[in-house]
Amino acid sequence: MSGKGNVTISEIARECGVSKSTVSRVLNGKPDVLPETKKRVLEVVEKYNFQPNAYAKGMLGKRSDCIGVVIPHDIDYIFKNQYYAETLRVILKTTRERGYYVLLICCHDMKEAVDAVMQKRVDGLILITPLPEHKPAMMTFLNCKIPFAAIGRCQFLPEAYQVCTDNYQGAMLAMEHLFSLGHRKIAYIGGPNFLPSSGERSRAYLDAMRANGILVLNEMMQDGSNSIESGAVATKKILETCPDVTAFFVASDYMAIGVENAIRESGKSVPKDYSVIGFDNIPIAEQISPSLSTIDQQIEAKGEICANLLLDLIEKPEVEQKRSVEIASTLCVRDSTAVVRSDE
Amino acid sequence: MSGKGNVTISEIARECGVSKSTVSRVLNGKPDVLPETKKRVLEVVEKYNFQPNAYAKGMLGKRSDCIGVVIPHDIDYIFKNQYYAETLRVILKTTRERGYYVLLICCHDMKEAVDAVMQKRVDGLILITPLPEHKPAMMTFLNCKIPFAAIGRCQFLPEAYQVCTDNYQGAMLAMEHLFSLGHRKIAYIGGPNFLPSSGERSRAYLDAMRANGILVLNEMMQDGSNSIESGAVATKKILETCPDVTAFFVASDYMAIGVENAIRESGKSVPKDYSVIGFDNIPIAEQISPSLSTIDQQIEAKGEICANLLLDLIEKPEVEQKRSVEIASTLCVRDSTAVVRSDE
DNA sequence: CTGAAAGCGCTTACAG
DNA sequence: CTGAAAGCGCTTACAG
Repeated sequence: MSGKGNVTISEIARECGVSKSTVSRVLNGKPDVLPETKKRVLEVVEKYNFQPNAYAKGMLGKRSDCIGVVIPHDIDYIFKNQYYAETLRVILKTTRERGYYVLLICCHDMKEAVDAVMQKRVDGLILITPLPEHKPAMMTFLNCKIPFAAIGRCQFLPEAYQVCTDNYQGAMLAMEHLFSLGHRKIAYIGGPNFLPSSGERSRAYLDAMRANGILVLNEMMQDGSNSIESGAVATKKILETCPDVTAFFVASDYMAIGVENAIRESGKSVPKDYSVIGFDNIPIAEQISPSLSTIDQQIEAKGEICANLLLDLIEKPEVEQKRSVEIASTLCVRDSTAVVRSDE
Repeated sequence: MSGKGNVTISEIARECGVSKSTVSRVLNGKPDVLPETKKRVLEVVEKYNFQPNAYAKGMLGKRSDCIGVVIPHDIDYIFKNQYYAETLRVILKTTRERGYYVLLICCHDMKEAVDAVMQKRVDGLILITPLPEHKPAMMTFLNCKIPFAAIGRCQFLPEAYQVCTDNYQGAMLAMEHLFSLGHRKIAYIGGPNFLPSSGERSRAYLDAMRANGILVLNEMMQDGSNSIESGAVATKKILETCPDVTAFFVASDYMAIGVENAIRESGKSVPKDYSVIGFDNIPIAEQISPSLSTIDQQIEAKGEICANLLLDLIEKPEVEQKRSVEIASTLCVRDSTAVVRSDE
């Protein structure tokens, strides 16, 4: 027993006194092998803990049983935001269940993803929140006939398989919730401009305010970068310029944490003085204090659907799949929203 | 131009009118190629965006330029704790800079990691917080001569390369800080038993209390599971049974968030009524309110050192490396600790 | 400076 | 039911 982990099929074959072909058949569960032969081979395979070399398999155009998960954003941004951690978690879970390895690629310009594809390291790709600037890379995947699916809308490439949230509908839900509690002077803190979802959410905010006949002052709308701190900064500005605001609709839970912090630091309280509603429903939303009302964008469902979609694309290329799946968001009411304060 | 991404070295060679050998030489920067030949080859390579098939390379016993990052714990636990996200972030950053792909393996029993090794998918492995139960798998890696390095102490396997925090020293720092603020009745909330670090931290707590001649009641020590919620639950118990406590030393920042929440919900405030100090210094620690004093266990430094160590092990196997690197923790004072309240 | 040939570890027709 | 041979896409001695 060499113990070096470099046992090959030939050595197994020799030790069993059969040919490589036979060992291969046993390994791959092919029919037409004498039960005794099979048993003997399996014993030796077991003995050495033999695993066929993944490269040799890959050479034959077999699947690599490895997919790439690509997050084409700044790595510091990604790992500070629980949204990506959650998405990654469910993708990892789903792909594991179906027997795939995951190559994790966090690369702004997708170069490494393209390389991995050209090098045939992966059977397919999940792209998390791709942006219009990633279209050339995605065209390459199309040309290479590499299956890929995106989490997040890709209006710039309708041919791409995509699983996305209805951000407009979700944002409307948040606004309706606040209106139902009697709020009218509602401030909005938006996400970074480069994310298409930011635009969809702010559009819903404006439409809802307009539909209710409420004037939106410029000062009532601030942009953040999705960090906790940026949420706090935006809140301070709003509190200074529009103290008569009674509620905040915040485009991400992470920023909403900052909003709660800033309100508390200003000596006011949530939800007595100000209601706050976030967007995403990341796990920490229910664990902060007061727990955060938010829009559940079904991170788990999206990740699971997208992962299964990709693996179906890989395993059953002949089966037609839906190009675009849109998931409705739901309202999640916790302790950070309440009936409007009555001091006005 | 086939555009299918399956251009091979033979096709490049044909189009250039040279042999595969020559193309290979150019690709690998070997000497002795006529400059003109080289230029022509490079042009065609460029034209097709050719990348040598990673499997064919792997077949030759070349490095795969891929390492496995293994987190052998429950996947739900992992991704809810920012400690792992942070560690992953810096590993990804470091390995990328040095040109490696990362296979992310979250598997409780390390089975997938062992398989990946036997299949020769990876050049080496980083193990994040391995436990004694993982010793058999680690022995396999040793036998397979797969380089690996751990983040977290492996007392059960001194042969393993490991980069770890001095938990005892860090915990002592926390206790000294609290003592210096006049606290004596200090409660302790520990991490899960299965983590060796939990034991080291609680030992320091007990030693420090004893050294200061303070009696530790059973009720002053509670265990949590490192979740925010478990921190809150433990705090409630302590507040009920030992209201005269003035400070909390909490074995992880995540639990400390729960401690702050529970104190606030009990109508008391941090740090006026109770001081709280955590352990880890994950990014969110400075963003909660009040910002959390904590022990910085140098997550970034550990990750970077471990990743570079592994890559050195892979690239320069002849160079001797230190088996064990121990990183000192530092005290990080923020707003959650203050001079003891004077009501007693 | 360049090419032909062998070989890495598998699987898959093709014979028998 | 089983084996010998070819071939996947590279690199590397070995010739020239």
